[in-house]
Amino acid sequence: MVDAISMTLIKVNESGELPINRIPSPTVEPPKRPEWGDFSCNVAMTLASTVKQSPLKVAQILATNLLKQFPELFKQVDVAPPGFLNFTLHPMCWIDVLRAIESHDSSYGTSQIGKGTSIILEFVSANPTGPLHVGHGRGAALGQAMASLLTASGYAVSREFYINDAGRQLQLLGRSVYARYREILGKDSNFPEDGYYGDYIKELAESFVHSHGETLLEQPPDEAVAVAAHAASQILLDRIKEDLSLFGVNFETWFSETTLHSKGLVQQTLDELRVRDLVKEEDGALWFRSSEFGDDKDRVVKKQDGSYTYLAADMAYHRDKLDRGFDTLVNIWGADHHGYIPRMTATVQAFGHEKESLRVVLVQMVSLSRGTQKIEMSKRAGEFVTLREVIEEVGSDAAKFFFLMRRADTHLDFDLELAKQQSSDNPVYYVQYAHARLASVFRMAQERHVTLPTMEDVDVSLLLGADELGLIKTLAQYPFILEGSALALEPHRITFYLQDLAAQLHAYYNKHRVLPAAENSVKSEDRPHEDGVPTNGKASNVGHESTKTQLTPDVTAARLALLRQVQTVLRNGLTLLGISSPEKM
RNA sequence: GCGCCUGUAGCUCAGUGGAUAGAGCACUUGCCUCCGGAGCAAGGGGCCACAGGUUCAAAUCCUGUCAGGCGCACCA
Repeated sequence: MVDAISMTLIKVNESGELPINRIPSPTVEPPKRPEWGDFSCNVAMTLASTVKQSPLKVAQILATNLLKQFPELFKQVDVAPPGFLNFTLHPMCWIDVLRAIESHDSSYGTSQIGKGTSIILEFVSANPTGPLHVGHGRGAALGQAMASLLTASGYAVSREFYINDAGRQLQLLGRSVYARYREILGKDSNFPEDGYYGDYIKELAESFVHSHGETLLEQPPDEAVAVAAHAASQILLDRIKEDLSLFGVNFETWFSETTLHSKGLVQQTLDELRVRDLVKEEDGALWFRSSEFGDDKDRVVKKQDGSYTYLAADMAYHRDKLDRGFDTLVNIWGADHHGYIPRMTATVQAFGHEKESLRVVLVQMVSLSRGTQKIEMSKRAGEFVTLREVIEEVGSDAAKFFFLMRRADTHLDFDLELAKQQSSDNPVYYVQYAHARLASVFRMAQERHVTLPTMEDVDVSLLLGADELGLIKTLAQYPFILEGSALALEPHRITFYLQDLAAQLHAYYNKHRVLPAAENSVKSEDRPHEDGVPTNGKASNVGHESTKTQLTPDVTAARLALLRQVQTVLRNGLTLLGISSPEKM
């Protein structure tokens, strides 16, 4: 297609019809309206000024040449103002799409645009100081979908969870649990002002009473806090792992911040920066010269008291990821961390990598509601809805779909009522229903002793109607949707596509019969089954082809073959998002 | 004060240089003797926040203004 245009451009240049100094690489895309054709191209408009002719004229010259040169490909090449070239392919060309889906099956849509580039995808990375909440769920669903998407597009993806198991938050966890522990044992607690208030802290404290009795009271408070912190974070991390696995989200590696310190990697990182002359001493602290790479100001990495900042550890972590040989680091972060991006970008550059080797996807807040009722959340008071609660209420499939329905960087309103509803109002059910409905048709076909045909068995000329071709063209888009969303790191495009495809399928199915009626229900019938309900007078389509087709066994077979490919694409898309494709609902 | 994100139908949002700006919900009206009605069809509804600029072409890119959200630690 693109080649055909390029070749034609070269030809008209050589023949002198259009003197083009530089041959542009044309872009081709599906036009906004189907009646304009199958593809459109804007190259004539971009050329108009260089060849000093009107875009319409340029388009006209190209159109006649293209049609002359590639009669087997193009049925029609039109010119539309202000200078679009609109191509209509021979309908038979589209049948190949169905054959491709059938032969590639579950791998239809995959590509090699990633060329094996290795990516480490870090996401969730919640502190092991409490249960995962809905916000983490969004990050988890997004990360998992992105990993599948990138893998399907030819990247080598590794998923990693960074465990913040060193530092102040963990200490605070220990102090909170220890305070509750003392409370249970009737001692004065002095619960930390900014501590964790959730009920789970009390449960953890109770379990310590069971396991340790009063022994922690005998230890110096600092030690007791450390013991509590360590044990509590282990338990909480295990719960995080359980929740994620319940949600169908997995990681290749769980990277512990503590190991950075114990292996001395933080100091090594600072030493290397010193060699590169990218740190400075000032006011008794050590600063990273991040402003040399576009950050607003330099950042402290080692405090006056000699301890490292969180940034220092994070720099060591990112250096480690680069040292492990990954080409690209992708981080999924909560949007409240956006101020951190320049620092991390500077870090990557400080170690000699392109700034593009770090890509950060920001995820905005999720606000929950039931119908019009907003659910208030306050993390500080320990009042928040956990991921587990959401999964238990609406199910993993619905939760994932809702998390993936919006662009990551916009706020998400998650209506629990809607997610539970089993109706077309609920987009998850709508898409899954399309899959289940097809499964049911195939079951019914077999009950009626109609064997499921493959493309080879079928008279493909019966699939050239406008509705069939429309469906096929949507199926043909799928690989491009995957490619686009992989490059942009935007899985939400797939949820939109699936809703489109499902809608088109439902419409088709409603309008066209596939299976003949069951034998016992035809008894008094002598009129043949007709297809295409002439809904009202307006359905008078543009003429030529009749809306009514006799439902012969051949037609049934052809339509079944088409629907099987639709089902495959629905399933592939859902699978990619980590959502199940039910046979029955 | 500085920075980042967002501003599109009544609501929730797609659409990042192309032609007449789309979908779902809500609202109105129709469609099952029949393969899953958990569905379909039709209708109304828009100064794409505002103002300039770049371009053959702007919701989309640039500048400014306004509004909302979030950041701006020798916290993590």
